[in-house]
Amino acid sequence: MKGISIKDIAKQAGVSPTTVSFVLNGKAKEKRISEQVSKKIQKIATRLKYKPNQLARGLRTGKTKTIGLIVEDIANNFFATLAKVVEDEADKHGYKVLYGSTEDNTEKAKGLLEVLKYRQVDGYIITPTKNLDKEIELLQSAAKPLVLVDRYFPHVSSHYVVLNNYQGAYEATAHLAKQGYRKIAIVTIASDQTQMKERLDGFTAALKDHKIPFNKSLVKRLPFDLDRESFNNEMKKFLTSVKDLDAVFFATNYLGIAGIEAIRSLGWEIGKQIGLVGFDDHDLFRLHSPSITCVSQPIAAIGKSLVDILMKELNHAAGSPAYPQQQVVLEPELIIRDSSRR
Amino acid sequence: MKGISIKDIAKQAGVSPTTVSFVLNGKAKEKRISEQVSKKIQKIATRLKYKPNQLARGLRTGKTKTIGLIVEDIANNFFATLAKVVEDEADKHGYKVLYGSTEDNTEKAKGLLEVLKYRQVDGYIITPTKNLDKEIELLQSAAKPLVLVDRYFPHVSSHYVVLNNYQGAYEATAHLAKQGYRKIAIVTIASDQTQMKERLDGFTAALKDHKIPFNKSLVKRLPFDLDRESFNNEMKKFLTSVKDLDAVFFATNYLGIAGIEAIRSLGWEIGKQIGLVGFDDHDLFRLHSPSITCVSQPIAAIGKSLVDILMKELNHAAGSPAYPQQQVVLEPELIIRDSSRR
DNA sequence: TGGTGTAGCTAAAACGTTTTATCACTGGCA
DNA sequence: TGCCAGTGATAAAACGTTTTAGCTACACCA
Repeated sequence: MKGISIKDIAKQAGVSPTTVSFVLNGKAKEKRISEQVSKKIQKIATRLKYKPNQLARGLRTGKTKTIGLIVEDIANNFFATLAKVVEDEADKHGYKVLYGSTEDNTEKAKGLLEVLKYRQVDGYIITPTKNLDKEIELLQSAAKPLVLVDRYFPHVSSHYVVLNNYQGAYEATAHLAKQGYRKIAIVTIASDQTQMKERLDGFTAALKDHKIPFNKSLVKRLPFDLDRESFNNEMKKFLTSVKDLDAVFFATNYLGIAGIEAIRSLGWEIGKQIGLVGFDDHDLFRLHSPSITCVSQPIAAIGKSLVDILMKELNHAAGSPAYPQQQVVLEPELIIRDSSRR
Repeated sequence: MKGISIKDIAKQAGVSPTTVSFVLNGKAKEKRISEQVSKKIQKIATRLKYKPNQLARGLRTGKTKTIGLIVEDIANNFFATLAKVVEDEADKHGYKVLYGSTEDNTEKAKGLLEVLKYRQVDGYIITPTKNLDKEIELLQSAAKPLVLVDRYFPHVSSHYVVLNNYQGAYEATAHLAKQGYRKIAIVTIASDQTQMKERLDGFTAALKDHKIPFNKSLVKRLPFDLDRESFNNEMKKFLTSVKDLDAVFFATNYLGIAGIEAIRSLGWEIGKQIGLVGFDDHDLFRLHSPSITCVSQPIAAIGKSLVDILMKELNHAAGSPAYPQQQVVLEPELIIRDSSRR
């Protein structure tokens, strides 16, 4: 049950494997193979449905036509949708995707990078975890093409594609302020990574611009790895601890979902007693009663941009002048729904 | 920036690559390599952080330690969650996952199989599309380990892991009947594949057992590839066409979501005017108002079972007696919520 | 002395490509 | 005749492993 190899074709055509390789790689002209032989080889190849063994090719050329996609959690709607886009876009260029989830755990991320490395992926799309900067720099100094997504390291020069998180959080908060909410809290993840920092910054800036006093008690930072019940408990504890709280901004989709549950189990009426804005769109936000206002990311554009940059980097000849680091910041869209309308 | 190869170790240890290979593959004893040399090689290997080049190894052994995962749509919550489980389980055995989405399109599925094949994946987990039986049989006759998931081909003997779809649909429908609903419709996908057929059969059987008259007008079969708006329109057209309709069973998660939208845009009150049961659990179903009753699949168990079977098949020595085809049917859980309580 | 057994290691082939270097031939030209 | 250039192809090395077949040295035995 072996596959067809270049040798089989060579034998049938009565030529050497070299010639077959040249023809099949479109180097017939360049290598001065006659039209006649060329045609014959093509014909036999299609007849036998020849497909090059990617392992062998990869071993020889160092190119596997595979990219590694490292996300936070493939089961999360945002990352799953992103993975779909990346898969489709990569496919257009003949690349396949090996993926892995970090669970926001640096050790897991390192493990993933390791295994992707010795599987010789050609390039990486990475949602980095907290302390992954060293590894990223290592990859870079090894001239491995990579693009970061969702977050980046300010002190590391690299390609990245992220949301304008500051703007997203700012708009969300400003919107709440304009609706007349005065005591607005944020629930976020205890993380110093850019995406979270910017969301927090956008939040505080909007408060300031709308002359709403800010204090630490309005910020709740939860660890990433809580289970649903703990999220719920922590949320409830926090929400009831803030005096006169009238609106909350949840800085990630899963926090929003957990938050909705918590608020409801407190018996508070969303949109009436308490305003609410989430992050990332979700079927739940759209169809919840009341529907949930959210900051929506342009996932398709993010995915396209990621693959686009990676492909440019991959096709970038070794000698030519360096392809400048692309720092793409895409704009969010605030989708206003009932949870924040007064 | 080359990686460390077996030759580097050999040079440093002053032995041949062969010896290094033997030691690193745990064949030191068997191949009578002295304790001394063995230890030395081990030491150097860990010091240099040697990781075998999987391409070269794969080329030589024919094993890539990679499995191909073909799902219907990685962006769909059910498949994304499944992918996560598969990824985790495969990782435990040192396998990585190459994935692809079929969009329920046979041509796309064939394409995926093709590319996975010439990337030499060791085994496949496949959510088959309609006419994929020939390809499945081809893979089988090529002795490629594979497990089908979510659906199977009754006329093809293969491993598979599926839900007891009949039971799920039966329970859902029976539950509606017991709640006093009399005119119960089903919205399903126009597909003759097992999972849909069984859901439909379970539905009709439950009606029969509860002495509810069945007729064709209670069944709506929609094409898979509609966009949201078309789903919505088709749903509305159907729902309003059935006289005295008082409950609907949606046979997939996305149909359920679209159905909720449609019903709401008709202004009908879910749980009051119309009973509703969905398929697969989802944050939306849990948190919707009213909450949505659904048939929930044991995704973790499905994923574990898939990888388990595949690994057994992979580790199954060529000569030994055939590993019997595993046909795993897991039981659903009916999660009763407010959308179906009278 | 020669033969046999075995412990300990290695040379070389193989996997299927790509690519470099080279070869054989033809015709033109001096 | 001898030399050169161009044409059309190929042999062989290389990528990094695994694995088969065998080699060397020594001990033991008769």
